[in-house]
Amino acid sequence: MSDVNSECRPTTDRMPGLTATLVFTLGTLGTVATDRFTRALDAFDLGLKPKHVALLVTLGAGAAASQQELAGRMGVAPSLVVSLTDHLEQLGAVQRVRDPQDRRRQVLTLTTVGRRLVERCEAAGRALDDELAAPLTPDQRAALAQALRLLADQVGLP
Amino acid sequence: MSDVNSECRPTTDRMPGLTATLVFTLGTLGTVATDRFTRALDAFDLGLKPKHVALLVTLGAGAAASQQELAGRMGVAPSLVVSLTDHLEQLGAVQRVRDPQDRRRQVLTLTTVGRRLVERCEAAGRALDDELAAPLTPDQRAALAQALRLLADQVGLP
DNA sequence: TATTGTTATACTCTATAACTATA
DNA sequence: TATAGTTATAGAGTATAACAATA
Repeated sequence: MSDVNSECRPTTDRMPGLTATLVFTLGTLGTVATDRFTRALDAFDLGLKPKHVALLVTLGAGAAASQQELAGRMGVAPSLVVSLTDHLEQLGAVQRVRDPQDRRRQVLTLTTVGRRLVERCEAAGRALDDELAAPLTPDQRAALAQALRLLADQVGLP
Repeated sequence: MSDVNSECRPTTDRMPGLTATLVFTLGTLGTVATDRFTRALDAFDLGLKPKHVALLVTLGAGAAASQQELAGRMGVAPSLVVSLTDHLEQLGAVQRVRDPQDRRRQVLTLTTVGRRLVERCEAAGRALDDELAAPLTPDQRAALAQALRLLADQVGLP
């Protein structure tokens, strides 16, 4: 059993400490990931932010949903769903349809334009993945993806 | 009436798409992780945010550094390092010492109090890890930790 | 003149609270 | 009266730009 990388340390003895922690490393890598994803979205020049994409993905993950339900699933305020939806509706990516059973509800649906948009984001994401996962072996990358998915499922993420 | 938008199919067919992507999953899990870490820090009641801890960790990772160097390593504005350092200095966790060679530079050093503080954060982090990694086997957890460390190293994170 | 740290200001993101229309 | 969505307002977090001290 070869020890995991315990060489190549700086001369100053540093304890692994927080950097060996999942929460800390996930947090820091997470901001790097969303920063890069944000820049990729900027290149689309559609005024999209990661939260817009998160809404599309959340919408695509389940059945069509009201804005309140979306807010609940995404863990954001209902007022934020309003502005995100405003923008996405302007782009033609989602549609607001009044629920005839309860005319207070706006049921959101993903349009063909929206699905194509998600596919563009997906392609951009795969390109970013290849940069990011460059130092990983295929096996390591697969194990990482599997573990992340398990964590995401556990915390109720799409 | 026949608004032919293309929801001939129910949108219940799953979209592995972006959710199978590292950037997207890292991003969403990253916000969950920092949210939880933020709440753990709140319990300390010291007014600490994850960025304060990131500064301590960055400082502990290398030799003592000037505020500009810290800003560079952390990828934040120098003015942010000022306010973070102000707070950490008030807590006695770091010390500002003028560099005699270049009296413009404020060299920051981690104090014993600061090191103890990092240890408390580390303990909190390990507790959060156990919750988060609950659905993972020990092997999966180790593989995840190793892969995340490789990614963190690649992007220059502590 | 250029650079370090600081201060002042502005911007982005998001939440809370007030409002409207339906129920 | 209570709830879905909207609008208005406020707060947190961070960056940019102006400023002071030192090089």
